[in-house]
Amino acid sequence: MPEEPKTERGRRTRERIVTSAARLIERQGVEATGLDQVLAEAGASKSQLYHYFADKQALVRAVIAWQTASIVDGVAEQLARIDSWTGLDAWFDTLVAYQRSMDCHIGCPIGSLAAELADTDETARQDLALSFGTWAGQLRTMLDRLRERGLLGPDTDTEQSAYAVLATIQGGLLLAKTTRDPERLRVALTAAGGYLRSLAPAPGR
Amino acid sequence: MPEEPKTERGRRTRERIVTSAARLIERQGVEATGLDQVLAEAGASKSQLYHYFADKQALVRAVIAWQTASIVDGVAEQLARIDSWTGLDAWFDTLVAYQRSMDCHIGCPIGSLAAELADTDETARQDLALSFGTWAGQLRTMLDRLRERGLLGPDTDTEQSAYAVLATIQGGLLLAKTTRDPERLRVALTAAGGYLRSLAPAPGR
DNA sequence: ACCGGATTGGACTGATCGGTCCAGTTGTGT
DNA sequence: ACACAACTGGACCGATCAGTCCAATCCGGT
Repeated sequence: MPEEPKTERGRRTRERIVTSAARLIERQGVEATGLDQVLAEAGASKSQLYHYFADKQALVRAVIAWQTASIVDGVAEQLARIDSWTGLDAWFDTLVAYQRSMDCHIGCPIGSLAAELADTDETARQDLALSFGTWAGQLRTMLDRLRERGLLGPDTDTEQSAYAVLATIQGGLLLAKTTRDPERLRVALTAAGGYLRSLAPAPGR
Repeated sequence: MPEEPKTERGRRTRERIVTSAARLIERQGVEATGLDQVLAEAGASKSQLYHYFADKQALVRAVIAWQTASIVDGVAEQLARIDSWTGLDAWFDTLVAYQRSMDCHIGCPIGSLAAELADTDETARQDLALSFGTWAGQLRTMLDRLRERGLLGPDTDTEQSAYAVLATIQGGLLLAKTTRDPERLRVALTAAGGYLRSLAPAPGR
């Protein structure tokens, strides 16, 4: 029953619904966001929604995919340029600056979705696990680059380090969002940077 | 209008409602948990709920207080015993083991509540910020002890380090819950431990 | 026994939820 | 111009939500 748009017009309608839902959900959460509210924001009607999505869960999955694409793509671009400690620190700074500019609202949309859905929507959980996986993968390729340049020890497990950094980012975002203090994120990221530097090659400096 | 129990019987009823709500909320989230569901689980009636709580938000605040007390108290007991790296590692191990025993469900109730409520319920956000604050404070006193014993450099900012460790714990729990893999938490905690060790006193060992 | 406040049961309400349905419009290929 | 599929508007439905209300019950003090 759920079909995907076959016209340019339909494609735009579908996208309007998804982006509206994404914007509302990242501010209110999935459960607190009503479909009528989404449709009002998107300027669409019930029949349009159910023309493209089987039910609310399908819309949520589309939102997850949209957020994953927009975030992971944006991060990938910045990670690709990092090949030094100062480059890494600069990226961390942009993350902190962005949160400060948002007054520490929202944090990471994927993290928020994961916290809300992991225990209640199994398919959403799998999607989100995949999102984290690709994000960690991109961090890993960046760490591999640092290792090649001799900034990390040759026996460094970049896969594990990538997940450790990702965890610290997510936790820092959560603390910043809860305390409304971007400093909490900055401290967490500084620690992540310090940890990575402690993996430098020679034990004797 | 909202009154607190003046009888032993009332006190037990109130507590039954709070604990039932806490158990349901940590599994489903606040928005997805209906009051009728809470009352069914607690074996209580509507009038009993509204006899002790002004509205749902008041109940949620009570749940936050209850979770804060039970978690922070439990953690404090274990943190008080840590005075070495092996002690710290042992605590980390118990965290990982507990998550594994729960099949990585729930994670940290306070973290989940924070993720859901920080942007929608201002008073709840402040309560949760306070919870994180006291938790971080306990971590800080433990780090102070390590610093006194000479395991951390004398110029270590234990306050900041405490928040960094807390962030890593929260992020690790989120990743573990999302991927259903306790290894994600273990990796994060190992990194946190590595970071702290990198703050050891003398640069030349 | 009895009084008064504390406590309890559960029917009820209006609003809102996700989801269904169908008649109408739009756009495109011929 | 015609046909047909794609798309759209919005009334409507049953379920469920938080919250209200009142009569009944419990129980310690006297």
